Parts: sequence; C-alpha cells; structure tokens
Amino acid sequence: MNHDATPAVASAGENRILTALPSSERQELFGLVRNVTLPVKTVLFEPGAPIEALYFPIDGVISLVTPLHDGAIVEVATIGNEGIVGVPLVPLSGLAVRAISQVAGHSLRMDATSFLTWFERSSAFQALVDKYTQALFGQISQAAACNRLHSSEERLSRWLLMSHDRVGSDQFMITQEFLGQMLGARRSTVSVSAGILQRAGLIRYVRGHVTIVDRAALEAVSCECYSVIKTELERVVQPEQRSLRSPLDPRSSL
Amino acid sequence: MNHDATPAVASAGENRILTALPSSERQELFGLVRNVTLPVKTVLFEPGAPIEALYFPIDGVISLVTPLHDGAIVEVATIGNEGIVGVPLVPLSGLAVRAISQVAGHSLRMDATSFLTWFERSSAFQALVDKYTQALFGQISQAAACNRLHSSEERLSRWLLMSHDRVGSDQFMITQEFLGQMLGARRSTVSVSAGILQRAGLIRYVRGHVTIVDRAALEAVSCECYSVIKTELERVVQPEQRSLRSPLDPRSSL
DNA sequence: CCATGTCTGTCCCGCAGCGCACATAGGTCG
DNA sequence: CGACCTATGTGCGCTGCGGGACAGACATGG
Repeated sequence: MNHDATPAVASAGENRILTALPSSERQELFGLVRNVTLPVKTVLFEPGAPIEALYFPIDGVISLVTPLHDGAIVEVATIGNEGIVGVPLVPLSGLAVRAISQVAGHSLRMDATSFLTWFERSSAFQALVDKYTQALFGQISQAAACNRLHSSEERLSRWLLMSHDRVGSDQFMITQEFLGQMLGARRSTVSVSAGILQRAGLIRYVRGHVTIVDRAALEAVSCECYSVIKTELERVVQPEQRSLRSPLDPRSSL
Repeated sequence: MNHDATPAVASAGENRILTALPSSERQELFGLVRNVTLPVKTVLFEPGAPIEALYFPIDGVISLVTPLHDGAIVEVATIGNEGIVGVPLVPLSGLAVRAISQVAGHSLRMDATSFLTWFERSSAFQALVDKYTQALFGQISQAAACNRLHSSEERLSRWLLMSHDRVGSDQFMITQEFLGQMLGARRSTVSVSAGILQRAGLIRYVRGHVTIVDRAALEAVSCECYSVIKTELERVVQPEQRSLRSPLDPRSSL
C-alpha cells in the first residue's frame, strides 16, 4: 500500500508546515519521514486508538470524521498539505475521531516518537504545530456550526472548494455516496445539490469524477465557513501577526 | 462583576483539573489565581482576540460558541469544573470561538503568562492540560456530528445532562431563548421539546428555572453523545490507561 | 397594585431533507 | 458482446423544524 522511495514532490508540492521550517531543520526532519501513498478510504487511525504515526499530507485530502453508534459518520475537518494528521498528540492516548483519506494522494509519515522528540527539541516546529492545532480546533468549531445551520448545497460547495485547494488539480475523485457521508446527508440529497451546481455550470460530475469549472461562482454559493476556515489555516504558516479577526468586542468587562 | 476573596469552595467543590495536581503544586498554583464570579452571559473572550486569562471553573457552565456572520451562534462545547477555558493556548494568538458563561458561577482566573510559565515548569500540569485539550477536541468533534444528525429533543436532553453534571445542583437557570441559540434551534422549537420532557415528568421548567427530575429517563432520551463526551472528559483526571475506546479496527493497513 | 418587560406555550404555513424505491447510464470483466 | 456492478438521477410521501406571530403567565420596579 505504501511505497518508499516515491518521488518526494507531487503535484501540489510539499507539505506547507514542513516547508515553513528553517531549511536546516527541514532537512533533518526529512530524514525521519517516509513518503507513503494513501489510496482513497485508507484509515490512518480509529477513535481511541493510540497514535503511532502522524502524517504530513503532500497532496490528496484526509478527513477527520466522528463515527456514531448507528454507523453514520460525519466529517469534522479536512486536512491537506496545509496541515498535520494526528494532532493534538498526547502520548499513549488517542483522538476521538477517525482519520480517513478522502481523495487519494501522498503523505509524509512520521513516527509519533520522532514527532514528540522534535516537538521538544525545535521551538520552530513546536510553534508551527501549536498554531496548526489551534487552527484545526477552529476548523472543527466552524464545522460544528456549519453542520447545524447551513444547507446541503452550501456545505457541498464548501467541501468542493476545500478539496480543490488541497488536491493540486481542478479534477479529483469522490463518489456522491461517500460525499453524503461526509456531509451527513443522504446520497440522493447530494445528487440533487450536485445536479444544481452542475446545471449551473459550476462543476462537472461524472461517476465520481468532479471537475471544478467555475470556482468564483462556487465561492458565491458556499457559506462563509469556507473563507473563515481558509483564512485561519493560512495564518498558521504566515509570519507573525496578532489576532485572527478584528478584536471586535474585547472581553466584555472583568 | 468579579469579587476577590469569594469563599474558595462553592457547591460543586473545586476545579477538577487543579485538584488532580500534586498538592504541593496545587498550593502554589492557587497563589496565581483569583476567584471570580461570572454572571450569566459574561463573555470571557471573543473569536480572534488574544487570550489574556484562562479560567478554571468551579461551578456554573461556560460555553464555547461559534458566531456566524448573520448573528447566529452555535455552541460547540460546554466547560465546567472538569475543564479549562482558554485552551489550546498559543501566545499572541486567539481561539476561533467565543467563550460565554451560560449558567452563572465561579471560576479561578489565571493570567495567560502565569499559565504558560507553569505549563513549562510542571510536567504534571502540562500532562493534564494536554489531556484536557485532547478531550475538548473530542467534545467538539462529537458536537459537530451531533449538531448534524440528532434531533432537537435529543440535543436538548444532552445539554441538560451536561449542565446538570457541571452545576452542583438539580436546579439551574437558563432561558429557552438562550438555549435555542446554544442548540442552533428556534426558541419555539426548544419550547416544544422542553414541553415534551416536562409533561413526561423528566424535568420541570418555569421561566428559566430548570429542575432535573428524572435523570435516568433523561439519559434514555438523550443521544449517545452525552455519554461519549462524559466518558472522554472523565479520562482526563483519571490515572493512566491506554485507550479511549476499544482499539476497534487498528489502522487498516499500511 | 399596576405597568411594563420577560418568558413560555402554541398555531399556521412552507420547505429542506429523510426514507425508500426504481430506472438508467457508465465501467468492468469474462 | 452480455452479465454485472457501480454511480447517478429522480419521484413521492412524510416530518422536523424554520419563520413569523400572538396571547397568556410570571416578575419586578415605581
């Protein structure tokens, strides 16, 4: 399933967390990772299972999903080359979610022990990981609100945009059945929503092959959550700045 | 709004994170905190605003909510004496959510700088904070799924149970209007759901005063999310153990 | 004790999306 | 080429809940 010695650079380039490191550290870290190919539906870890390895995606999309007792699953975050799969990492403990690849691609795999060692050793690495963890936290929070209040069409558009950003291509594969699970919607609902987008000329969708045709229009259809999440993720690898949004109403009293 | 020198122990006792620390460290930490009273609707921080202080609730309930551009807000997590308000903390950065007290109570307030200092200095403190952060992460993930798939009645029951655990009493105050915002539902929807629970004899609800009458029955009505989240939060202050749930299907391949 | 504001129960309408079912088109493989 | 599987489009009834609007019960201050 995974192949060592795969060419290190894929279509979307490198993982942006690692790229943001000082080059000397980055070179050292590259010695600790292994390039693995992740076919669609590969499960990287299950809820509660201790994390043995973390993944720095290069291309493709990996989702964090919450499985419910009745077998339903709901996506809570998607991770691409802007992030890390496996944080927040606590030794001997596990995350409460499943990580599963949605769009096939490549990742750099790092042992949890190596990760922890580097986290201790490199303040640059630690800062990036901490910032990403916080952004991931925000992404999930936004998804929680989005899942509650936004329509299936808005959420579908958001999902397509987020995936478009992550795979380095206008086209990628995802079946409507699978998409329905991610969005917490019935397949037929996805079919209808996708049909609307398709007839409007925003996408093309044939047997699992999605093509983004009119990105700008898609952004207009999508809910605000897309840009909110994107902005927050961009901040992780951007140089210093104080606050995420305008400090609107700094804590009311106290 | 906040009063120093408030009696240190309230109905629900102490904050369980701090209580789990070795007593010597705990005593030292108590020198850094201040007991503050948090009336209902007190905003502790806004999305994007740098965190200046963290709160260790003693009683009462504080919610993390995601505000949307149209003014709607959705609750993504509730925090009581089992947790910390303000994590994951990254210097100069802010969380993407608003923290607002839902049920009035008391908290121990700690400056962010003191928090970071202790986080560096005490491995016990660090371990607890990290574990709680991970549990909070899980709580939000579960809420994201719950918000999508569960009925308003299930979610209402869950909310009541979680609050019941946190306030040290069978009775507390929360208006249906406010509850509706938390649940991402109309007030009238809450009224109907609450009416059903009330007529069934599970709760009493008069002008903002909720009384939990039949807790067991409430658990039966609530979705699984209540127990999933509770279990995960309990683990934080419990002695070592390896995994959250059974390591069902350890990563499929690789 | 009354006025005003708050909180709640209820009703009507409309719709998004579920549950279920079925038909068809695009691929695959022998 | 034909059997067969996968993925999609679509229709229909049902329902939970949004949107909006009122009226009654309760609380608090003047």
